[in-house]
Amino acid sequence: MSARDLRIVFGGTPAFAAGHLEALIREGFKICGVYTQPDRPSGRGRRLTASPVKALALEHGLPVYQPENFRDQQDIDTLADLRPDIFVVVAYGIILPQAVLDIPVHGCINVHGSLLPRLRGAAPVQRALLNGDPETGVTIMQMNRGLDTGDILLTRTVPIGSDDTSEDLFQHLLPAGCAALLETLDLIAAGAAVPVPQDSALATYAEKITREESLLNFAEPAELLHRKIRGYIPWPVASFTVDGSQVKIRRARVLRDPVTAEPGTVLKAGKEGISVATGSGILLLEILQLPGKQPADAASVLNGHRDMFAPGKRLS
RNA sequence: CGCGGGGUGGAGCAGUCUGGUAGCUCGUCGGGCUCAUAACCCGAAGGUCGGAGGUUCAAAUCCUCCCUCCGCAA
Repeated sequence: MSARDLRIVFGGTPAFAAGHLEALIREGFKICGVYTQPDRPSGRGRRLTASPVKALALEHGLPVYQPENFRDQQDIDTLADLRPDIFVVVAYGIILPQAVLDIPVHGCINVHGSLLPRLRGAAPVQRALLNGDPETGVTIMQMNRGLDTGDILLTRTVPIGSDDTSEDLFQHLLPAGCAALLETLDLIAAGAAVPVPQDSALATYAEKITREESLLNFAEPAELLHRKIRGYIPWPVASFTVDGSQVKIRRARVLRDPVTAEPGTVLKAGKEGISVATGSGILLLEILQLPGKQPADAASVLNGHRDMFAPGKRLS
């Protein structure tokens, strides 16, 4: 049997998931149904908004299903009626009970953004970057009842660039995830997939990102602050406070110069950036965003707010 | 009808409350100083103040509607 003959049901919600669905469509796979989270009020004005996966599915005329969860037998029956050979799940955000895992002939497989068993959980991509890992990757696994505990079918390693933001990393992970997914589907169709159990002793967890952790503490080392600035893009974006304004940092650089000034002290403010003392090393702020404004480079910000970043000023 | 902050020469801002022919920090162009410069000095160009109505002798400034950008919240 060819992988193209598999009856595939896809489940996913954000852009990363939509990227995988797009690859399946482009490669000519048979998608007989798409599951995604229900439309939620979002954006200014709280308008009901469709997920990227739903938008893509509708573009291609694929049937969309948006149950709140799979607790109702009716929703389980609906899935069963699609007679899926396999359920491909990517960042769906809804827990699948055993009754659902049992429906597809080949079960449910998941594309996870880390090298399992490391970084199981909600935010593997951002956590890998925040941890300072030199590399991460994607894992295709056979889903079971646990949280990202299924047997590993395939992995792909992806390096983390020293200037990568989480946004960049997602972009690098996407093609790797798509390639691994396609390859896995071929293996499954050929009956050649080899499930390898995870070593739970090596498991770590990637907790959900919160807004609170994005508030910077300059007493931390510049290296860590730099990782946070990169890791929290595109959301929630690292920030600090000056003169009662919350300022977001979109790009910065670490200077190796030694510091003696109190953490958070502005050392110098020029065209190249605003240098700030940290617990260890200097952080050069290059692109900032003031409340209500677009992101702007340090030179521009200083043109209109020189006193806000005058040397000696304390940021928190 | 979720909450809030913006749109002023190329950039970032002030001026709006207390209407009266537009200012600051940069950038650009020309000239000067200098071994030299991203530094400094002198000079210049560049704006129908997001748009449309209205009030007024007079509107960036007051009133109404619209467009658009951003943050929170989800």
